[in-house]
Amino acid sequence: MSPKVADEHKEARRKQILAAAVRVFTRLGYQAATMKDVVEESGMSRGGVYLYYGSTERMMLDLIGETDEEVAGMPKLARPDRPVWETIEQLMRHLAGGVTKGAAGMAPVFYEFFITAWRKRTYETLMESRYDQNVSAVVRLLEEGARRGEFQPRVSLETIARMLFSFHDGMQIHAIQFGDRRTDTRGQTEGMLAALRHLLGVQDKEEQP
Amino acid sequence: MSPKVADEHKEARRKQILAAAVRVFTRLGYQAATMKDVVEESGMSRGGVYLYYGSTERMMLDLIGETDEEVAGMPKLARPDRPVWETIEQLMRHLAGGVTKGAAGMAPVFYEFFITAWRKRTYETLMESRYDQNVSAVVRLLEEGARRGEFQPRVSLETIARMLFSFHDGMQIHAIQFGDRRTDTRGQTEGMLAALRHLLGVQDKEEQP
DNA sequence: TATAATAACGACATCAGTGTCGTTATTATT
DNA sequence: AATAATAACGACACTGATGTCGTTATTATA
Repeated sequence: MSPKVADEHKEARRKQILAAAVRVFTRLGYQAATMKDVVEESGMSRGGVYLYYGSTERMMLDLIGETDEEVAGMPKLARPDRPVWETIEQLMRHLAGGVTKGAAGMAPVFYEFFITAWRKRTYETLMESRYDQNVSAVVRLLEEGARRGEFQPRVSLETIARMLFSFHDGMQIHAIQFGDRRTDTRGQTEGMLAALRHLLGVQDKEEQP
Repeated sequence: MSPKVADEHKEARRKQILAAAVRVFTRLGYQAATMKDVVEESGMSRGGVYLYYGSTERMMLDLIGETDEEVAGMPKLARPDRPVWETIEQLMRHLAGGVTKGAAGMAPVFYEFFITAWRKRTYETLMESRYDQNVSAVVRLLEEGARRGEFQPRVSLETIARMLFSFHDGMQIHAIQFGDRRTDTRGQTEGMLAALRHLLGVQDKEEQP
């Protein structure tokens, strides 16, 4: 009576397969990637891989789960000693900067997956709750600013949060498709910050002459 | 010596196949759609369809060409007797309204195609020039407003045009994924109009009390 | 070191989609 | 009506991916 390997080793195998999957996905995209591709990339055997994952879809779900965990650690961004507006500026510029790196990475794969997942109606609630969570995370940040008296918003904070995501995702997709240069990610980001500043009614202490 | 059918009839066949392709694409998406599906949907034979189209990709390109022709007729929107800002408002609201209808239509299919086309590097210049054309069309509209003295823009008109597209495409994708309701298309559109009004520095004649 | 348990392997049968091509049906001309 | 030209058909061979399963290799325990 002896289970052959420790759970750690099984977990390591799982990671190994997921790493191969990431390489395949970034090279071929989600839909075009096959089990065969992942098997060959992983260096394992067909049967070995199937022991852990029965489809590329399952791999993708696990990869999404991983990034979600990373994102979950984001709300602690708002430092109590600095203005909320500053946090927003940093957040926007950080997200815009990540586009370039993401173009060669998993970002387009995620977009591709989400658009095809939408069609199959599966994960409908998963996707919706992800959206809701992201929106309300930003709303909470904005509310903090309003509570501190930094903002005197002209439109609903929820609307502003949604606009932020619409803009960001759209720009990211354009950056992926047409390149960072052509899309002028920096310029757009600064423009959007100016727009947000107005919509939020940021009360600027220093810049009132 | 006699060509069997007139060119009109061949064109009719072509339309028939494309119509079937649209139904298949909207049902299954671009990547999942196969020649087999289109053949069965069209009511024609395998060989018959292959006589006109050798791949779903070719069908897709023709469909894109058709919609491009429709879009080409859009720049004449700016009426000389009305303020440019009014045109922009109408345009934005019109685009936002089209999302609902588009959710069940070809819009997600186009997005899916573009993201997979990007990966294959083919059509790179096609896609880029489409983007450039759309941007410069809006820029021309905005320049007309500036020339008339309606606007006193705070940021470059090109940046504003790009922001407009980023926002629109992002919101459209969200609307497709999460539904019109949850995304609050109307609210976001009004919010974006307020933001644009500020960025453009719209000189409001009536509303200055 | 023996062995029980199971992780890992890889060949195999299967299936769905593809592109072709010899045959048949259709239609403008003579 | 005859026929030449070709549009349309659909069966066929082919390809590439899938999921399974009997076999082999590996390792924790006794």
